[in-house]
Amino acid sequence: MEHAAVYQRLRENIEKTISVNQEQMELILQHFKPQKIEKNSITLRAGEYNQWMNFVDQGCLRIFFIKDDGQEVTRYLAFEGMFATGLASFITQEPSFEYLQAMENTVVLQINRNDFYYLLHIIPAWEKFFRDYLADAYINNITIYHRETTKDAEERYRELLKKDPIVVQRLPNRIVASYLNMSPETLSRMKRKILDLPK
Amino acid sequence: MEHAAVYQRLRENIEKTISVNQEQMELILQHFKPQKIEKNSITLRAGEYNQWMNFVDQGCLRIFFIKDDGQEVTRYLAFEGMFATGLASFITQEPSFEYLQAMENTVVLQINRNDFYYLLHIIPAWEKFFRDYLADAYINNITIYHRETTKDAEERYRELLKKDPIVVQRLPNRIVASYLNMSPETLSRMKRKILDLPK
DNA sequence: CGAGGCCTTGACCGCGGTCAATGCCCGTGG
DNA sequence: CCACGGGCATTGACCGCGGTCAAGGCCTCG
Repeated sequence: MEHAAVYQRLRENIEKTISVNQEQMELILQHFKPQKIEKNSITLRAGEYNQWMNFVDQGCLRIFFIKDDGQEVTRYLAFEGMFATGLASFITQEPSFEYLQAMENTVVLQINRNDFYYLLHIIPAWEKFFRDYLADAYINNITIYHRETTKDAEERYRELLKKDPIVVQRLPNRIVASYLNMSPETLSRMKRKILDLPK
Repeated sequence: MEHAAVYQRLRENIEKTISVNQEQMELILQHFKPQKIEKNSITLRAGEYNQWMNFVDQGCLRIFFIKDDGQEVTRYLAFEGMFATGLASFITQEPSFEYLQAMENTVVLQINRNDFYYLLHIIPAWEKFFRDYLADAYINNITIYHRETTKDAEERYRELLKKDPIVVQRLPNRIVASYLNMSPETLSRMKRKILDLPK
């Protein structure tokens, strides 16, 4: 089961970060279960207690929250080979303020929170794995915060085109806009501006 | 040395998060050295490689970054009993984009990055300590991000008054403003507005 | 072929930033 | 003890980025 092709990507991801022997790897992998998530369906809603960590094998997940006026803000996009979860609720076990949605027909490997924390106790390297995961999540977050507060709409779009073109290629404009924290209208104007002055 | 009064607060902070025996506690504490930081002096600048984790025993440290136009944005304020460091650079060992400055005459306990990571190897509980620290830092960050993108200037100030009045009490307005990510003029207007309509 | 969703474009507007003037507080030196 | 100066807070006038609203066009899919 854990030798199936669907585990290959996850195995590589783990080996990239920590060293574990064959036995430990099997122990880790056997707690991850494959799961299909249909395009547009939502697997975590604000107010729910998040119990799952997801690893994207195929497809794309997005994490977003909703403002009082109903507007969505996309905080994270996970493509093949990336983890995704409503991390704050996963850690604190308080109700989530974030949503998790599949942007395409998606295949994930899911591990339950209890199993995840159980692994922390019995596999020391897994503690390091989580530590590195948290460190990445922190840095990702502060980078976004830094960008939001220092760059204007045009600069944020240019930066995305350069550093993360896959986002623009695979997702509709309205999602890209919410990821850049601007309205679809503004994104549309930025695109036009950049085509006119390719810089 | 490690029994000195200056270590008491740090000892309590550690014991709140993890269980360690006497020996391990001594081992941890002996890597923290007391240090005075004069009011307004800066101990970490953008571009430098951050080598230190600080624990505030007395006083106040702030972490901020500087926008292209020269404006400061305060990202974190650490009072007595809190840790503070330019965490991104501490983790990645790339040049910091953040500054660290004492807002008052401050006494900290400093641990060198190498010693900190050494402790991770030899004291398993220290790995959990760091994991919890990262988790808190992450949650703090995402909370700020969420607030910045969902609340307007007035709401942010009201929330600070309710949840963190110490910031308003101990720090000058221009710092409070930069912490709330607004100009001093706007903060001044919000204060007036709230005094007129105490809500 | 019709309907609905999305993107684009234009007109308008409001929050909050910028700039400048004024006042206040406080430390320092004559 | 008072005069002066510098830093900070406040206030008013102005403005610009980006959001809102509405209309129009295009694509897809049933």
